[in-house]
Amino acid sequence: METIPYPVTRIRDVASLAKTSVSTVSRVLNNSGYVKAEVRARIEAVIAETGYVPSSLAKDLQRQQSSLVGVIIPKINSYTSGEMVAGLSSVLSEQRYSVLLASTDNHPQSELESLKLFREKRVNGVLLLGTELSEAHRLAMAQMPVPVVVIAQDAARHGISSVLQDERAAAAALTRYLLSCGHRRIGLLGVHEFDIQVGVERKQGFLDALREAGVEADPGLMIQGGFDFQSAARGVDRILDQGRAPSAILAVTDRLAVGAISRLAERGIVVPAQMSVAGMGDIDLAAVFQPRITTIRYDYFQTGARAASLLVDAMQGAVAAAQKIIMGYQLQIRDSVRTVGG
Amino acid sequence: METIPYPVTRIRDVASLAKTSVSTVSRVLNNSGYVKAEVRARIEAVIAETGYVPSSLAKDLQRQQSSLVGVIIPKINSYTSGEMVAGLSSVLSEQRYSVLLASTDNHPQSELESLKLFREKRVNGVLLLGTELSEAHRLAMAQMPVPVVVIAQDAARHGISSVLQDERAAAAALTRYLLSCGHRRIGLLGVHEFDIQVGVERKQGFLDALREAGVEADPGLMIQGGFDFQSAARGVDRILDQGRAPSAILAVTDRLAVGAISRLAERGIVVPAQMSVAGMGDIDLAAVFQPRITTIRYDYFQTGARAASLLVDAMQGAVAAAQKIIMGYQLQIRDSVRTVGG
DNA sequence: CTGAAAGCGCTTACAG
DNA sequence: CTGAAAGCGCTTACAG
Repeated sequence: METIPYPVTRIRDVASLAKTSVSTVSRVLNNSGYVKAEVRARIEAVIAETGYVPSSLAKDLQRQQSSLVGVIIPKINSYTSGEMVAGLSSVLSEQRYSVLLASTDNHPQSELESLKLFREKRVNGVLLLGTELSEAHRLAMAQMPVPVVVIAQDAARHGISSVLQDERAAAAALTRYLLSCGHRRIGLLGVHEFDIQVGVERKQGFLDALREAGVEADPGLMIQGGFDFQSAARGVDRILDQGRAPSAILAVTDRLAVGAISRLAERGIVVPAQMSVAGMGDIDLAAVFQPRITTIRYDYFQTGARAASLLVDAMQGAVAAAQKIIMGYQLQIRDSVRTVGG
Repeated sequence: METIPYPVTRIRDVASLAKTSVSTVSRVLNNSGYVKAEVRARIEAVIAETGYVPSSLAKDLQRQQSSLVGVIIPKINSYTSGEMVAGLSSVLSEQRYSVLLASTDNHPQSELESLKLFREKRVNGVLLLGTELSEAHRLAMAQMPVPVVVIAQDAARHGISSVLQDERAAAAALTRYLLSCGHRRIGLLGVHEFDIQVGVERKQGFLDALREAGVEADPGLMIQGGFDFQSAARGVDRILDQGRAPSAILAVTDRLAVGAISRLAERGIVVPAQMSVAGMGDIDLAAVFQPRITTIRYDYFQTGARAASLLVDAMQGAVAAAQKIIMGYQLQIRDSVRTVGG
């Protein structure tokens, strides 16, 4: 054993210390081809002593394989994003892919830049958590030379695999439940329609169920706003101040439901005694908020995981055509909705 | 203009289509050196037409610079992690670094593997969101040939830059507030002590304030458990069932506070009328939960951002020695704590 | 202002 | 079983 003169950062250094060739070191590194036990031992000893770690920069260039997956998240600091990232990350890391994360803070422009960056980094696939899917998005995705899977929005008609919730059916199911509790005049606390899934689909489901039951929807009771507590408060005010109050409000997210209940409390209206409120999403505090919120449960972790699996299959060439996976949902009946007299 | 025979993926293809050399194309790509306007225009036209995107695999190998930052997060689907990742990601992307995310799902072993992976990927720096820092962690960090910054735990004495909350002072401030409201018998809903910051420091702060006020701590009132709602419920039961009940409980996280209030409600105890409960962290629902939770506010987004800035400075060689940044905190007085008769 | 050539650190036929 | 050599797609002195 001799002392190491310089930091050993190249396979060539290992080779010369082990008195062998670069090719042979490469073979033991990758466990490929035959290497005499004695030589292998010598090489392994050198690696252990020197702490040599091969450069995957060079390896990836040679193999034309980055083992990277680009993941675009509009807002990483939200409950649903967190769950999805946890889910997709667990399957990706198990499949030996690394996650290149682009948190775009709701800037569509920055999403497009990330796509560009991903191409430069030669990622093997892309996962895009979608909010709005503009024409520019579609173009950029079409130009990606690697598989793309969109989460939470439907891009299947553009030939891109998608995994999403059955928002419309879920909202309809929740509305039916409200109707079954005797509510006939129901407010909708919704969001802007450029979010197709939450803004459009959930509203459609709401309307489906009303129509089905022969209940006429009152436009004055249907609000569109943002996702924050402020929007919820404003929405509640508008619903309350428009004349005849509803007996129930369907908020399209749990956050909005919480904001609504809060605002109602400030105005002296107790939920559910004086008004019922339902949410959607089943964020973890929904079960523990007072009153516990009746809501729709989605499995966001699994949503992320399924999307990642789909992508892995595509990256490994297993599937050709675009797929569309619809995740299930679950009605969680809790305390924020009560039955009223027919 | 001729039609392009094959997908143009190499700088060489661009060069030949533009009737020039690889070196010149490289110059316009990197805006370095002189290029005649005419030639530049020709090259840019070819790039635009072909949609050529240079490979940063090759570029990084040549430049010995990955522009990658490895980020290790034990649990990405949590409020604090989400905020921190959003914060660090915003400064990193602004500085043109990409984030390689390793979500380790609370497996210390997987953190070590990620560190190994980061070395292979030749990241330029590492951000580690710490929970427990084992001996193996320290060794692995010491072996990293690039700067490392630890978030939320103190690794400064190991020569590693850290940015963390002033947990002890914050817990003491909150406890002082409880004392100032007339509470003398106070329960502590804590967590296990291998989490130094939350388990040990917050508890120490609690004890500091009691000692300061000449109030004796009752060991039967001090619980150690996990971070989940179940632990909170169990903790409340143990506190209640040990004999003389406290008039207030300090929960070391807001989640635990929420869990505690919930459990108290189930046992017919109303907060704050019959018992006060304080939390720490000021998660977004703390302000909207009923009752609104009195708590300590930390700025996790900024915590992540500061850590990233520190790392950027280190990666650019601006600083030599390890730094330690202590973030501030803020007492948020709300409704879950009330004043009781001396 | 431009191009030929070396080199970044690996992998992989290929010849021996 | 092993090693010399070419090549992955770039950048960067260097010579012209």
